[in-house]
Amino acid sequence: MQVTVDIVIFTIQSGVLKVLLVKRGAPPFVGRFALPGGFVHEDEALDQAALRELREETGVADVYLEQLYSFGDVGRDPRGRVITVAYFALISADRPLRADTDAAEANWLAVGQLPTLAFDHAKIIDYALERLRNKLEYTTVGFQLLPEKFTLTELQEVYEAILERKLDKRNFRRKLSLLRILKPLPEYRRGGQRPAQLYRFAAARFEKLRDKGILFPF
Amino acid sequence: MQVTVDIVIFTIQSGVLKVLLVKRGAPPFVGRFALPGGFVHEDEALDQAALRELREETGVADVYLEQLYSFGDVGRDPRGRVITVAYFALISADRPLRADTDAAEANWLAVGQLPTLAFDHAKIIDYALERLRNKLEYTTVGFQLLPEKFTLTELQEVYEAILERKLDKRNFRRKLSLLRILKPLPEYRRGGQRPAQLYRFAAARFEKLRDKGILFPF
DNA sequence: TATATTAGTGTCTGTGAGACACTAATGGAG
DNA sequence: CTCCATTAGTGTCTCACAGACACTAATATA
Repeated sequence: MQVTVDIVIFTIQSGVLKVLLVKRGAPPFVGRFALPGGFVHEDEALDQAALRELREETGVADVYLEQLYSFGDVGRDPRGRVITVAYFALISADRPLRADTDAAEANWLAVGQLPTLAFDHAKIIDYALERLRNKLEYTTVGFQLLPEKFTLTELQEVYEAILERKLDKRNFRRKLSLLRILKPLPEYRRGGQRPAQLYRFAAARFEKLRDKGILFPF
Repeated sequence: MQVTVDIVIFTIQSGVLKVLLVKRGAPPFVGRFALPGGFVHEDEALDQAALRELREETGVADVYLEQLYSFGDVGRDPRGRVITVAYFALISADRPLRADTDAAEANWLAVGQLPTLAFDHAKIIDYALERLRNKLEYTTVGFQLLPEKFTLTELQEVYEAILERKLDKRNFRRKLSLLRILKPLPEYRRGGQRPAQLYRFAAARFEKLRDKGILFPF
């Protein structure tokens, strides 16, 4: 029996939630898009395999990565019995992908308009999306999709892109303010109209809140 | 690479949360308790393997079963590389286990007082317990641990056993009443002091609420 | 029949969610 | 330079739900 890891890597580009897919160059499903992934080596843990694949396919390390679910239906891979452990990852849009051989075939596709995918990867992405939406409502994963410094409007746009609904600006900001997990910076983003204050995520504060059982309510 | 399924089966006996464990008769870890489980066959899906093992070890089918997490550290099985897909299951205390060869070695142990377990099974149980506590707060899994007919006090005891804290009787009942997911039966449980009304879970009503995004708040 | 035990019920208070509209600061067009 | 368009930023009210809290009702048993 063979075991693979597949990684659903999300990012947000100009307000649209996108997922990283690679075009297959070998059978089965030649020419179809598939999730980045590969076989788990004999001497590496599942998490390590996922991190390795992520590095190989995108050139990035140090991203948010968590195990999603394992898919093991009998006919899911025409080559034989392959069980896959799916992971999901979030990376911020400001991090460029490495442009080497692997990444050359990698593309960001909007989750709302995916073509027919290889294997059962459409199902895996659906599952990842559901998990992402749930996590957004009680954790701080949203910050993983933004660069270190961001404006409140940018953060709100991340939430709106993923949840697919508009949020009220004042309520959004009030809740954030009560949580006290953002640190305002003495810098502003200029170039639009009125300059917007930049913030960064104060992870330490969040840890304290989480230890007390206070989560992230959106 | 070999793939197994392991199942964390919970039940509640006299107000104590217990987990089903089997005493190992063969190396490695002879004599230690381990989770019921076994290898995934070439021609069966992961879920089917979990259901089969559950049936083989307990004789029960038709229970709440969901995939938990996959554990694949390199050294977790001294015999070689074995990845396990863990499941967790809930069965009601009124269902007797089948007393055949497999089940002969099966024991219900209180989760609070477990001995040293085989493999990484202590970690798996910890993870299952955490999932169970979380699920209890936004789903109806609690009913799975009770027989079809139950009293409100019995239901509250299930919650208290799992969450390890006392709940307020009036608040507990008020919340349940607002959810309207319990159907009172024209029957009473006698034998204690004042007879207690019996209820059953009205699953259909719950489905409607869940579709509207209303979850189970405890 | 008196007592112990478990079942069953209502109110008040605080907190947080959601609906809602205007002022402030800047860039660009004229 | 002034006006206008655009985006940033701010406070209040109402409603629903969570949690704290104490007594009465029905039965079994001594």
